Amino acid sequence: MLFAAMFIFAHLLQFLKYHRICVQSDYFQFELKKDVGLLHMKFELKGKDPQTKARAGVLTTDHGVIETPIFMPVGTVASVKGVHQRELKNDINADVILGNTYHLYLRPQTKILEQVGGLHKFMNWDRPILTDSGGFQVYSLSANRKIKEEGVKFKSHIDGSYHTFTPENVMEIQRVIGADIIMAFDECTPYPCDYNYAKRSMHMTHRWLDRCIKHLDKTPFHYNYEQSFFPIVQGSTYKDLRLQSAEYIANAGAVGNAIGGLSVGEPAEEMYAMTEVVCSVLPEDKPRYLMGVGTPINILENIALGIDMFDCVMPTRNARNGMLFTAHGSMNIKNKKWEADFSPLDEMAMTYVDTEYSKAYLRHLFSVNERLAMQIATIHNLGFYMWLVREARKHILAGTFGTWKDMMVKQMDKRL
RNA sequence: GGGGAGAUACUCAAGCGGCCAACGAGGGCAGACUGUAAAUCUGCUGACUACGUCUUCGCAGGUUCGAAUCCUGCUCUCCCCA
Repeated sequence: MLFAAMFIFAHLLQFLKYHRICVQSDYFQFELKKDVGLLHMKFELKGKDPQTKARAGVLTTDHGVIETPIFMPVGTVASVKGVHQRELKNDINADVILGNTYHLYLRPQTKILEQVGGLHKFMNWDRPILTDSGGFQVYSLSANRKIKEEGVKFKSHIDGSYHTFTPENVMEIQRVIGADIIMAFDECTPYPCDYNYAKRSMHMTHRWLDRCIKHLDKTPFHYNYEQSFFPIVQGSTYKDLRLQSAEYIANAGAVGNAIGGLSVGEPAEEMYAMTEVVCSVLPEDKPRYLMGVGTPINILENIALGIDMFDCVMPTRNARNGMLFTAHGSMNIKNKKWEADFSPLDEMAMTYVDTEYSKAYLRHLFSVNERLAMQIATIHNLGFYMWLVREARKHILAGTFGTWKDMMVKQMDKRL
């Protein structure tokens, strides 16, 4: 009898967590902490597409579940630009968002995040968070940094002060930020990239990976939930390097694996060729995260190659610049052609903005430089990206992903 | 009534004898954006039978090889004094 009651209780707790029901009482919080071990970053494959290598899975973290394939909105500085957390949750229904180690380290600074008890509390986001390590800033701020074996010396773009990032301190900063998934410190190489440079850089990223892991083992969690660590495959656009790197990364035995150094200007075909090679090596039973990708078409093509997780600034940044993505192609809402088009933003109505506002109205808001324009466009684009990956998931589970993907790619490859 | 300042492309505004189809800003039109130094950046913005030609700088004359720029008159605007 007692055993049965305990059994039911345990399942009740799991149910509550699965459905993101927040339990406030101290008694329950204690129980939930005990529960953490059970739920710690489990990845379950739920289905595979028969025509492609697409998979559907469920990734479970202490802050809730992530249904894959997934798109993760980018919220670099503790904000997905232009949208409230409330909208992100209720309207867009994002499972997980990104933060950035480099930017958060500079502002609000690690000490503030430590004081408040981590990024989740600071920004009032109780679902999963993934933080990038600053490896992308090694690439994007190349004019302001120097790479050495020990680490990277950055000149702050804010006040010109100097800061050094090493695999060790980046792990510590990410512990304090407290994301559910933290990334290895790597070098994201540019495109095109000289073979010898790509090779040297890849080996350094591997050595940095070993240092990250070694240091993580010595660093405790700061808060009462677990953090999972993803290493990153590099190797630029060279198949042999990518293979070599994928093997090295797979050997690290992490809970999930990432592919970096792509979507930095190379043709889409090269990107696909690289993900295909890497996916052939990375373990099947672990999530694969393709960093920084991409366009709606890029996402579908990479899902077909076996990628589970994506992030990209495109839906948010392009929204702020007036570009809307739809299932029938993209449109520049600032164009004169929408001046008197009073039809809904998007007939497919993925979020409330699609039906509540017209194309002409949004164009007007952009032309008068209203902030609301960017907010509406961002909600639309993120809503569309979420719809896209959820729809992909449905088709994978139904076994119809391949044909649906081909149809969608054709349909979206247009300018409205 | 007297004195002064000024009128430049859609708007504001430089230019004050040839390097001016005319700086710059705004506006307009278009393009870019892929682990965010991005509410950012780039291009075009007199007309055309378009690597050239034509018509523009309030209006009408004039000086000059040459005028948005100098002179004369006119129209209009603004400021100050009465």
